[in-house]
Amino acid sequence: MEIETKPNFKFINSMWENDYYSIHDKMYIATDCIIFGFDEGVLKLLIFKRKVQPDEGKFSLIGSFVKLNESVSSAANRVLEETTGLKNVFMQELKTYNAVDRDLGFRCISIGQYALIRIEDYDKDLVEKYGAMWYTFDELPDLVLDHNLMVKDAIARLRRKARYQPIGFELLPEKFTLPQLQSLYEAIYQREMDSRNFRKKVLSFGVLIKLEEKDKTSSKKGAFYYKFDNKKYNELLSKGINFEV
Amino acid sequence: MEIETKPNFKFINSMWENDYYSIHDKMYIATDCIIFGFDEGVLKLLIFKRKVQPDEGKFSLIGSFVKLNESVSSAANRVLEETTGLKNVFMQELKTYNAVDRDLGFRCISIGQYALIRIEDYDKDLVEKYGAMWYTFDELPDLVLDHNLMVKDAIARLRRKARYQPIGFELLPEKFTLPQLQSLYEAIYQREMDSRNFRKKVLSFGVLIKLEEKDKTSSKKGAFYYKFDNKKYNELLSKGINFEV
DNA sequence: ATTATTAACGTAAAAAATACATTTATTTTA
DNA sequence: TAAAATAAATGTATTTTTTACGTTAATAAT
Repeated sequence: MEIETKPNFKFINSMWENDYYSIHDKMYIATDCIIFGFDEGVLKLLIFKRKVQPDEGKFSLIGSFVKLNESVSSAANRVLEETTGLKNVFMQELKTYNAVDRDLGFRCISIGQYALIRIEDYDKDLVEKYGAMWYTFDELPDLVLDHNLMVKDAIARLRRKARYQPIGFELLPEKFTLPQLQSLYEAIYQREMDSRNFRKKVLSFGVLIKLEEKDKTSSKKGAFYYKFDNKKYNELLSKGINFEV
Repeated sequence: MEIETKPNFKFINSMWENDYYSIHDKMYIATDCIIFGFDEGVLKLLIFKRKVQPDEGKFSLIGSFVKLNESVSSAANRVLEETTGLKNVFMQELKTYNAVDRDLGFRCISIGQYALIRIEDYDKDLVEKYGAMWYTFDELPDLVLDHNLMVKDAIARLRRKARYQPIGFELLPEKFTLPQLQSLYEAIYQREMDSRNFRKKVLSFGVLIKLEEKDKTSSKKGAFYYKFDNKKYNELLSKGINFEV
């Protein structure tokens, strides 16, 4: 380990393990996760408060260095599991953050990845242990380094992506209702939608399966549950069909 | 330099200079350029024939290791200038290629970037000196490593991107005619378009400035030149307007 | 049985996309 | 110098998609 050659970066000692092979005295490769969650009609972001120097007490995205023997997405999935208990989360590469001076004194390229979490699923204990928490998207505190920019880029990507891929389903439980789906899209796009037009559109894709069961938690009448027909979706995708909502 | 620690990769000696700081015995960061050009109605790709082992004689994208003191896009621009003589080419990050075993025996993450070149502009001598050449997109030879995948990803991105950003203008000369612009889009989308509808649409964005001058190289009547109104475009972009053609 | 609450649904109007054929400017050739 | 050849420029009618908008239905709570 070349840690000794960088006395002003002792802080990362605590984060390092001997098998973080990407840590050397030249260039560092990391990944940061922009983790969105959707809960009670609002879009949230998973961030944590740094417990070590520098920037102790400041808020940060959850990230990790990339090990020599893992892919970038493995690294992100690893840290995500450590933080939330969730495995195999849907995750997409956002872009690299590679400005020469983006980190404090050493060269580090970070590959941003955004993830969409079903908030109900995550392991509360693990999240608390790690010091991570869900923040309402509109009320985010300031983040370290270029993490604010990452969040800005990620929400822009999410909005665009949601227009041609049914990405939003990843944010909802396996079974979801149309009102839930609509409120998710409203949260992503930050605007209200007409329920009749929304239903018409979303059902017209033919990738939703209506279930017998109803969700009665939010109304007396109850709303039918739907689930996503992955097989049908992949068929349509391969034919080049657009899923713009 | 840690080259000696990797005796089986002496081949890269010839490509290395002392200031390629990203070359160490742990993880390597590179960038590869997927360079599209448009010429005489066909989409082309700039590739070169490797002159060194391994894979000598095979075709490859143009790429470089990323230096410690340069951004990824600087690295790509540097190698692009070395190869084509062009500076400040419009370039966009595609995605990272980071599979653990993607390179031959050592760990190398490559950041794919795609560029759009006005073929008329490039320095023919430089391109020839370097061994690079333009290949018609539909007739590409097999490329080394995962470069075929990069090309596949890049054309898909180009097609999608062209739908909501006037990216295509980057592929044309400063002054271009509407028939040229249409034929460019036809090449990107691989389908014919109706000229009346195309003109209607493209002019409706209000980002094209009609010039007095005509291009008479392809017809007796001649076609008016247009140029792209960058200022107007940026205004509209900030208002969130879509440029789908 | 009444009230309260949210889910489910259809149609008419406006806007956008598509399909389609003729005239125009200019050069070349007879 | 008139005729022919060539690609550029243009408008309208039809279809499709998007938008706007109000009423009835199912159930739980009172």
